[in-house]
Amino acid sequence: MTTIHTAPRWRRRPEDRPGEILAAALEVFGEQGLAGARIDAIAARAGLSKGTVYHYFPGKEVLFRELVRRMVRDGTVGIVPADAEGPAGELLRTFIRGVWGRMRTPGFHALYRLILGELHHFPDLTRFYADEIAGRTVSHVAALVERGVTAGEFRRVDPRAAGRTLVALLTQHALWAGRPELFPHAAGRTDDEVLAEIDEFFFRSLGP
Amino acid sequence: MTTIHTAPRWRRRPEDRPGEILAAALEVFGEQGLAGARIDAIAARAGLSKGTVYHYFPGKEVLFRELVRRMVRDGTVGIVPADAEGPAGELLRTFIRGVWGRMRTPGFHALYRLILGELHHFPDLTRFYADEIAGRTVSHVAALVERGVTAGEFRRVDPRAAGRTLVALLTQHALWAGRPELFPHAAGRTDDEVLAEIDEFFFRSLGP
DNA sequence: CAAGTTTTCGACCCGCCGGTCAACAACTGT
DNA sequence: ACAGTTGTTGACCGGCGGGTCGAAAACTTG
Repeated sequence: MTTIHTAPRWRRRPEDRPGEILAAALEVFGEQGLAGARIDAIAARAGLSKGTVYHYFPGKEVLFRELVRRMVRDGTVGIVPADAEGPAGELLRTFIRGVWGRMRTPGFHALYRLILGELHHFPDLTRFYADEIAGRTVSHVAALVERGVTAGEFRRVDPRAAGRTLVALLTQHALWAGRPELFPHAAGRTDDEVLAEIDEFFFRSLGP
Repeated sequence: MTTIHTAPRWRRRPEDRPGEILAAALEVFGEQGLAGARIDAIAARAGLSKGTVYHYFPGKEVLFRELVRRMVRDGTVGIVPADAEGPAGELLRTFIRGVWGRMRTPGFHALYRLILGELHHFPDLTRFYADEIAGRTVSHVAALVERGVTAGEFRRVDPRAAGRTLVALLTQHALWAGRPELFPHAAGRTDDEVLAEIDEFFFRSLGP
C-alpha cells in the first residue's frame, strides 16, 4: 500500500500573510475606495478567504489605517537624505530622479487617490501625512534651492515657491502618466522625456 | 369665523429640485465617494426626503453620471475662448486667471476627487472628460504658446510641454489651496500670491 | 504517530442602505 | 368649493457585505 503525500490544499504562511493582504488591500482600496472595497475582494486578490483577513486585521478601518501608515512611512525612506556635498543643481537632480522613480510605481496612484479622497476620515493620519510627507518634501527642495541661491548657482527666488513648483510638476505629471486614458496629454511620452521636460522648465526658471 | 392660512409645511418647487439635489450630491459624493455616499444624506442636505430624490433621478449611478456630466460641461464654458487678438502673453494671463478662478471654487475639489477616484467606473465619462477637458485645455495653452513662439515673444519651446507645465502648476496649487490641513506648504499664501508665483515661474522659463 | 496548537476556511448572522410605493399634502383648473 | 393632478413624504422591503465562529486542515512537539 503506497502512502500518497498529496500537496496540501493550502499552506500556513503567517509571516507573509499581512504583507500579502496589505498589497491586495492597496489595489482594491485604490480602485474602489474605502467604502466601495469589499473584504471578500481583498481576500480573493490575496488568494485567501475572508476569515483569514480578519485573523490578521480586526476590521476594515484598521486595515486601511495600517496600509496608509505603512505606505506613507516607507514612501519617505531615502527620499529625504541628509545634506550631502556638491552643487545644489546636482543634488536637486538626484532628488528629482528619486521622487519620480517612486511616483511612477503603480502603488503611488492608489495611495494618492486614497490620500486625496479618504484621508479626511482619519484626522490623525491627515496630520501625519501633512507633517511627514507634504511638509518635508517641499521644505527639502526649498533648502536645496536656498543653497543654490546663496552659492550664486541660481537667481534670487523664493525657495519655498520653487519647492512648491517642483513638487507640483512632479506630482501632476506622475498622476497623468499613470492614467493615460483619462489624461491624454502625455500620451506617447516616455518617462525620461517627461522628466527632461520638467528638468528643463524648472532649471530654466532658476537661471540668472 | 376666521380662516387661518398657515404656511404650508413644504412647497412644491419642481423647477428647483434637480439643481438642489445635484448641488447636494456634489458635496456628499465629494466627501464620501460614490459608494460611501448615502442617498439619505444627499436628500437631507438638499432639505428633502429620500423619495423626492428618486422622483427626479432613477438611481444613484444616474445621479452621479448626471452630476459629473453637467459639471464637466459647465466647467469648459468660457474657459476655452475662440482665438482672440493680442500678444500671447496677455491671452495666456487671462486664461490663467480664468482657470484659477474656477479651480478655487469649492466644487472643484469634489469634482477632481471624483474624476480621479470614481470615473473609471464609467468608461464613457472617462472618454468624455479626456476629450472635452484634459485634452482641450492643454491644447489651448499649447496653441497660445506656439503663437508666442512664432511671434518671437517666447523662446523656442515645445508648446505642448509648456501647456502641460502650466496646467500642472495650476491644478496642483488649486488642489493644495483647498486642503490646507493636508498640504501645509501653501499656508498663509493668498490666492493672488500663489497666482503670482505661478505666473513668474511659468513666464520666466518662456523668456529668451 | 498521537495530542496539541494555530492557521485557514466558508457558512452564517444581522444591520444598513438602495430602491419601492401607497398615502398625503400642495397646487391647478373650473 | 370641489375634483383632479402631481410633488413630497416616510415607512417598508430585500439584498448585500462587514464581521463572527465553529470546524477542518496544516503544522509542531514529544
